[in-house]
Amino acid sequence: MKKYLKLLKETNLFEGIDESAIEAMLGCLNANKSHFSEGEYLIRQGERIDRIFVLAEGRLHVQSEDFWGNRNIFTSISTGEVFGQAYLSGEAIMNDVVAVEPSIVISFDADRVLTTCSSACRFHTQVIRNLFFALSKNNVRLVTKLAHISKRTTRAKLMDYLSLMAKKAGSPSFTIPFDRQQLADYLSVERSSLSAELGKMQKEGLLQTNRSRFTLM
Amino acid sequence: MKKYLKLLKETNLFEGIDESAIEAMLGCLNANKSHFSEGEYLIRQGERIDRIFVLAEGRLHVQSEDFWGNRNIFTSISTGEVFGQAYLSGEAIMNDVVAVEPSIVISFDADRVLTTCSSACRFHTQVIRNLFFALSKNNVRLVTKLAHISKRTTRAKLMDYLSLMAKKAGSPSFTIPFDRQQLADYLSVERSSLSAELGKMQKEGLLQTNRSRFTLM
DNA sequence: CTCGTTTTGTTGGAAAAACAACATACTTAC
DNA sequence: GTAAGTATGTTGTTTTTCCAACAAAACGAG
Repeated sequence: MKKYLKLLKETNLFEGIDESAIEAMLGCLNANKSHFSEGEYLIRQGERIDRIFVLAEGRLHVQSEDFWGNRNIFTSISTGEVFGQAYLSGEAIMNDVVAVEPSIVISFDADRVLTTCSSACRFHTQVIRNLFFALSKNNVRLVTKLAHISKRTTRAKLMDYLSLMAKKAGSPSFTIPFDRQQLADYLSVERSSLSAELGKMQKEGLLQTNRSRFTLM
Repeated sequence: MKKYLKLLKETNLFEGIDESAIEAMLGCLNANKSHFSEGEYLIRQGERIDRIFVLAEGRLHVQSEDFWGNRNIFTSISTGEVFGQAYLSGEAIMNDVVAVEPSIVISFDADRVLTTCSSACRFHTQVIRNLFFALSKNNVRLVTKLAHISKRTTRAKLMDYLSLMAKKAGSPSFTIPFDRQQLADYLSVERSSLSAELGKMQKEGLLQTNRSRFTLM
């Protein structure tokens, strides 16, 4: 576990806390490390969770699939992000979490994280604060996605999403964490319509794209 | 403020804390009460907030309106719910919050709430915990809405939404917190299409509706 | 390199939603 | 009760998406 101190220090959960303090907390928080290979499921719809997870390496998708195989991708989680904290209110999780790259996940006992213990963990309060902000960010992200998919046309959704990605990247050129099918599932549109619309937009000179790489003009 | 102790005790933020303890905390948390009349805005897009709000009475809508007047209703907040906690990560709020009924709102200094103080507030930890769960619920609610509006057809969205409302009400008859236009703005569809679809569904015997009252069959 | 597989692009017809315009029902103030 | 204003329902047309099927390009294993 020591090996991962550096990674943990970079995560949102332990921001502002130095390695030695993290190490001291690991036991108290009942830390646990797991590896997942591409395509493997970390969490399945309907499960109840009592742990908080940090992605130390890799990439995950939070998604759900209905009876007919229609996939809905809620969000893509990248290294350093916290997840699972949104499902601690006792309700069953309604999504699957699946690794889309080989991933390393470190988890903690949620109760222990949320309860400030007597003495040992000086920085525990900071962890709770960080967790709170992570959850808050999560919320903002969901609202952002809601804004995207409540746009009426495929083009409007794309515009909204791509502008945001460009803004985030700080450059008109950027790479998205989705392939075409995944992007369609994220924006809740048909893959073929998405491809068609992207084709039109390229012809109109609005953007250029090759696979997951985009450049807005 | 004393007058509102009973109301506060019923809110999610102070769940499990008795009135005397709440009263003791009010000063520490820099509590503040405001009244809003129907149609009045509590918070406007772009503002930054450093307080946490509890709706003691009334009903609010969290919504945003674009340049052309297209309204998008994110959620409806009812008595006892906490709001504002999703925007403490420093980012500007991207919605308006507007009273749709005469409302009473009690607010607290966010920093004070999030920082356990020395001694006076024995139940402070519980408040933080409650806040966390409120935020977590908020998150679940957003994911639920995402699930609704990522359905492709107006009918599917309606089915999804109405089934949930029935389940929540524990009865096939229930009242929704929206009129037709608001429901359309919530589900991201056209009002006329919504009305038309509801008409069809009634003819097919799937449900009955009068204004905001619905009965599923 | 070659073959099989996966991803992406393209197209035309079917289905659905958006839009506009108007009819009807309900509410409110006077 | 009436008039004005608001909310809801209805209909026909236009626009967009969905769907299915196939073509082209990229990728991976041997």
